[in-house]
Amino acid sequence: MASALNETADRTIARPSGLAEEVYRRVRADIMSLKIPPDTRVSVDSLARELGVSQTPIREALSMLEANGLVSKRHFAGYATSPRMDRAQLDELFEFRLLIEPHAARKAAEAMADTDMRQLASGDTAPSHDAFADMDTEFHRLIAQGAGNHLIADSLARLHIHVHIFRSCFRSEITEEAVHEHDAIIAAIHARDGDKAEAAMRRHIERSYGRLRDFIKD
Amino acid sequence: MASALNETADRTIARPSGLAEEVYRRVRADIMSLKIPPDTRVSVDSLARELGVSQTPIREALSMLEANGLVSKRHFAGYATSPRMDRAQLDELFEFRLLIEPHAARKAAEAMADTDMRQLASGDTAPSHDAFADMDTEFHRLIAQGAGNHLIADSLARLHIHVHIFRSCFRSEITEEAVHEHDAIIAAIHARDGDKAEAAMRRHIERSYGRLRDFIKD
DNA sequence: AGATCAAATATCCTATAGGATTTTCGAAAT
DNA sequence: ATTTCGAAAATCCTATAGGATATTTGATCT
Repeated sequence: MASALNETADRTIARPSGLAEEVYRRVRADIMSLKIPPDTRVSVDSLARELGVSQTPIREALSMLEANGLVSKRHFAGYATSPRMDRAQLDELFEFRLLIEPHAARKAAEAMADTDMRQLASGDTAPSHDAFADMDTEFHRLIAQGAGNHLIADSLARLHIHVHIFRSCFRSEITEEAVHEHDAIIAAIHARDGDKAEAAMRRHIERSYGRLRDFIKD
Repeated sequence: MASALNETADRTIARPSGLAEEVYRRVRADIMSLKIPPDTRVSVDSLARELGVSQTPIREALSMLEANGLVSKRHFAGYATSPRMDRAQLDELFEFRLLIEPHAARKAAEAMADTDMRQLASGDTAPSHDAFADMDTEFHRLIAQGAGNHLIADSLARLHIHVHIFRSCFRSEITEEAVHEHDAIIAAIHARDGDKAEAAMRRHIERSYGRLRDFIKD
């Protein structure tokens, strides 16, 4: 029975970090891919049977997801994925991004490591939706990491998960604009031009906000 | 002594929200009061016996604390409180605060509710260390809340916990300066002067950073 | 005295069982 | 047809037991 468990044996890191962590990643991936849609109940028992583990690691993983705002718990009523962002939440999220990411882009332009720089430039234009979403996530993650501040990187990673979910809900199209805006940011960082990188990132986020805002009416 | 702990007992919602939440608040309070010092092992079994509950809610609470950066887990080695901040982490934290809090102060000056405004003005000068720490936390929390952005409020609340712990480690003195800086911010917000509130908050954080930085040599 | 190795201890991790509560489904009454 | 009430089902919450692992302690050897 133990041999049947390692469904992720090849991907699992060498030092196993516990079942709870594994469950956490798995459920988070399911939420991000909309396999578990927003505002949907998540049963501890069902997950335990589906993943073939006990309830304890499921419960730990859900507690971590709750702390990250991906699910919410009601006493004696179980867990449920957070409902899709409404207009007010979208506004708050982009207000926050506008505070952080332009600054991160500036610092990245000034101090980003060369290895990360090369990785940033290797971003290919992605044809499919999923590939574009992954590329976009990786793009912003690299810049946040380049800023050299773990708090910034962690905060943005957490926010981008919600942006990803929101965009997936509306099957947002791949716009040429976004790719061009990314290119402008990459060019500014490559040129080590902090002012230009900050301005390009600010413009990118504002345009991105305008594109996403249209999907919401309430 | 248990009765002295429920600082929010009268504010707590009538419907009990589960043992895990209760354990979470309790352990977080113990960490913030240095009853559990930084870099100290936290035994699930001991906590279960001490609090008189089973291991499951303890485990859930520790998972949430881990997601908030207050404890860390090593596989098969148990939980431990995070080590005290070093110089690099302090720098990162205040860089982050400088990005967020001045903006929050500006928005609070422009749009804070009158009820919150009155509560902000009622801050008394606190004689003891603990009372000052609580007042400081409440001061910044009210401003973050006044900005009307939950993400800002939550992020700052999380950061202020670490500031609180760091300051408690060094029994930092109560400075007249900090009180005066607070008063300047309050005055600016009262006058609905966004520019002045932002500048006053920025100066307060920079001075606060200077006061705390001296305690660290490495 | 200091270092090395092995046994014992403490702890974590997982699994299962029982009690408590919410939700849901169906029937009856208005 | 809609609403209300009650019982069944599903689910969560808590507690306890057993296997696995890291840490510690003590004795032995150099």
